[in-house]
Amino acid sequence: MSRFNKVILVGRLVKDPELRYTADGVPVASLTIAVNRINRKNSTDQTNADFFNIVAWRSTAEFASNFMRKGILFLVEGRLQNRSYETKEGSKRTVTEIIADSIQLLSPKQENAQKSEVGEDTTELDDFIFDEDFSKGDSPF
Amino acid sequence: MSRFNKVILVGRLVKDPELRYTADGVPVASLTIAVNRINRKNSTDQTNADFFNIVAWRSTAEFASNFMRKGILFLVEGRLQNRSYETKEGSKRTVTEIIADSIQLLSPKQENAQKSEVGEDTTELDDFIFDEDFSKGDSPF
Amino acid sequence: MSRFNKVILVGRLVKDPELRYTADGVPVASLTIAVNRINRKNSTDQTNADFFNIVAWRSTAEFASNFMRKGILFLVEGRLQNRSYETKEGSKRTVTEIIADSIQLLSPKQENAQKSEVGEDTTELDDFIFDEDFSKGDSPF
Amino acid sequence: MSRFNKVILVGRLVKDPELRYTADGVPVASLTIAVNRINRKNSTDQTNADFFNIVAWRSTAEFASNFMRKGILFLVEGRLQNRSYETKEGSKRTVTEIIADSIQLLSPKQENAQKSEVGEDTTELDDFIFDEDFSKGDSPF
DNA sequence: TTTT
DNA sequence: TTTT
Repeated sequence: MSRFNKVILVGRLVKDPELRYTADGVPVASLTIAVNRINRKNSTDQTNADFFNIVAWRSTAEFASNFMRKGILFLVEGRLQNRSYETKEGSKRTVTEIIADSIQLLSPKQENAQKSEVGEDTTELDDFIFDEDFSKGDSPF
Repeated sequence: MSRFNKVILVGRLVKDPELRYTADGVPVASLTIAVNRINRKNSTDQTNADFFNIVAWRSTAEFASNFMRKGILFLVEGRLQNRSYETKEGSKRTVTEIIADSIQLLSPKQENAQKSEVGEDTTELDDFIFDEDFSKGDSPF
Repeated sequence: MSRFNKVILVGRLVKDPELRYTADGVPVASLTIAVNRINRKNSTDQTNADFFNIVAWRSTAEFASNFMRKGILFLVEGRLQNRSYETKEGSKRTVTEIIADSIQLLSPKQENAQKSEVGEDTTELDDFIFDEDFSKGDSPF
Repeated sequence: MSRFNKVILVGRLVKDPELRYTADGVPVASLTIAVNRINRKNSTDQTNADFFNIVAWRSTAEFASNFMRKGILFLVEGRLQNRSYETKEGSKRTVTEIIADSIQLLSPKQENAQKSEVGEDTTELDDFIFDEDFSKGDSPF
């Protein structure tokens, strides 16, 4: 049953985060990240970027909704997961998503602030990595 | 144009690798990895594992074809990439794949050997990490 | 204040873990991992392996103490940290350690069990990744 | 002989890179990265940041020397390695370093440019990830 | 469907 | 001080 599942991406947010709540009131946000491809020599594939779906839960979702806006540069760490769903026509599809464990903003503070529409004070914004568990591996010393 | 795209997975090979060649004679292998999920408390999702497609090129493809068999435990490091294709019915689909940069076998030697059908000498097998570029960051000291 | 600090190592445990407790009763374990080097061509450095110190806290420390024995193969994920101390002679030294966030056993079950001196039932042993926070990024679906 | 050795850090360059050449003329650069610590609750350790040594070889060394200046934000991917040396007093010491495989600049272009003393044209600067092997895992499609 |  |  060994497993290890780690994804780390740096890219830009394609559109503002979408925040919803589950029936139980748990916040969940959907993000799309654009990760530019390296122009590998010999490659005829001219694809510029890959777009991946990110799902953030709870405090990470709320952080994303409050502080992330279209265009900002960020790093996401999480795990890969497949989700199955049915189309309106009734056929089954599977999509691969990144379940976010932590998100870190990489755009300079001003850029984050100015992208924000609701005027939050972001002074201390990137003094945080948004990770639901700050106490992991915590030291009592 | 900042980007960073890293995936690291540990899991088991779902079926023997499939080796093909491009029109130019470049070896390319398709692998499927099963990565067990952590049973997260509060989760009603009983999905046991996620299955991801891995694409390996050149020497990594040949290594996979020669030394990897259904069931072995391995670690893959690579990057996430989307690939678009058309179904027989003419509709467009996108699939997310892992492009392998390096693969490392984690099953004990005997297990790798015994899974192998063609009797290769695998004595030195897991003395190698299969990475197309061994000289990266190489030290002359 | 941007930062990201991630270390992922696979190697063997050099000696049995050492478990201690802080004055507050918090469990802390010291581990040493041997990570074999790749034999890079052109390199005259014949160093075989690097040895790194790992510090595990709380449940990760207890897991290490209960289930890890000299020689087993494992994966550790954590962060790099420097620690300063004074030698008996009064000079200051700094050592770089890995603070473990999670540990995963990669040796086959029998090998883990047989290395164990106290006969724990390890049937379900590697069905766990030892991570202090299983609920991170948890899904209510 | 299984091993996997991966370090990924995001932080700021503490001082301008130092470029030297080996007797064989191989470029090697020394960098110091400051990675801010997360302020973990319950922790009485008020250390603000960790400082790690990075060693870059060949084209990565030249890239660092040409384009990186004190203060810029960057991501480094590499591996951990110990190096032994003798002090002037003749005692043996070991230091843990990061051997860089690739470096990516995260500061906005203007900031990189303005930090640069020699006026390089950095227009296309962060369109590159500096990795000695761009062809790894390359696709012929 | 896409970001700089 | 070192593991397979």
